[in-house]
Amino acid sequence: MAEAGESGGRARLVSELVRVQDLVHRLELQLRAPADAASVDLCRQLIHQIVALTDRSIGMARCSPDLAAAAAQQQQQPLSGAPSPLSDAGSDHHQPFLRASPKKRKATARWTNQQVRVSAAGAGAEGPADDGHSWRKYGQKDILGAKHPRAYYRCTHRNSQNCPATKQVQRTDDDPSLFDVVYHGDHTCRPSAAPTRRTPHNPHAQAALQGLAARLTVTTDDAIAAAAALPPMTPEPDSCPPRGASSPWSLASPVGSDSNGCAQAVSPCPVPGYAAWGSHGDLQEVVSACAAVSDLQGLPALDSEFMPLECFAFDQSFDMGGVMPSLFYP
DNA sequence: ACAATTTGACCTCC
DNA sequence: GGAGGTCAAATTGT
Repeated sequence: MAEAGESGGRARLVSELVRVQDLVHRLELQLRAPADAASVDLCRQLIHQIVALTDRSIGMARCSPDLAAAAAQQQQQPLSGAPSPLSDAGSDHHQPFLRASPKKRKATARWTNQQVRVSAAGAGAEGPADDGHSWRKYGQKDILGAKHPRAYYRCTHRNSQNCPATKQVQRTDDDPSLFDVVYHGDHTCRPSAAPTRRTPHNPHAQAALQGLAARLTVTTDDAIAAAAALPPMTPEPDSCPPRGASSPWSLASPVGSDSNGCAQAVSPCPVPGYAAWGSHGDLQEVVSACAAVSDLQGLPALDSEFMPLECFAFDQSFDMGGVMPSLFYP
């Protein structure tokens, strides 16, 4: 049923890109707020994180050997055949309600389908922003060593459409405004109602941010291509597109839903387009867009004052297995 | 009335 | 036995 097997590397890549998108969302919200010193600082921090995460994502896309392997496997086998630490739980997770005995735990806590870290900005303090799917909370647990409980959600359409998707949401210890969200399973549902979207008050800022978001869109159809070329997106009200179609996430929905409609081929490394980022092409646009919005909002120009692109460069000898950002300052 | 959330209990794995 | 995941009755919200 499920056709979206996730390799660990690919999941990490998508996770990173989703985080980038979420940071953009937070930046959007900051830019819509009255400008003060604190918000400017926060914007700077967000941009810094965006750059770092983008770099890391590109590095992952460029080098991760299991991405290429996963791509090849996904062409040939269903999820249950995908070798990964999650595979044992993965197959089980896709039929969570067909088990013989009730209250049976499906697997240990080792699996991870897609983990993203999202902010609560714009969604209140109770949880991260709408991710385009409807969820029903079915449990909450205090987790050992964690300051905040973990909430368990399943797709609202689980019963009606046998949708096996679930997610876990937990507020991070270090930053209560951030949530770690772990998605399990694929959405097989087709929600009829579109989630509500917020609209920026400033149309110019909206346009600029949409342009920025477009370059940060993550689609699980081709995560590598997204990382390399960051194709434009068209916000789609229908949050659960047909399989095989890309699933662009709107600016107001920074949380990537999951591996819904996931992917087929990924490009082999090295990724075309990486050089363009390394040459400041798209990165320049990201920062320029931020600066443009800053101007519209009366904020200082961020690119020149805070982080001139000349200060950044992509480490061409990026360590593939590394998880640390590879930004360096020549 | 129906749907969503809360919460304690139960279950499995380590 | 503890920790984490899920169930389901009770409660709350619309």
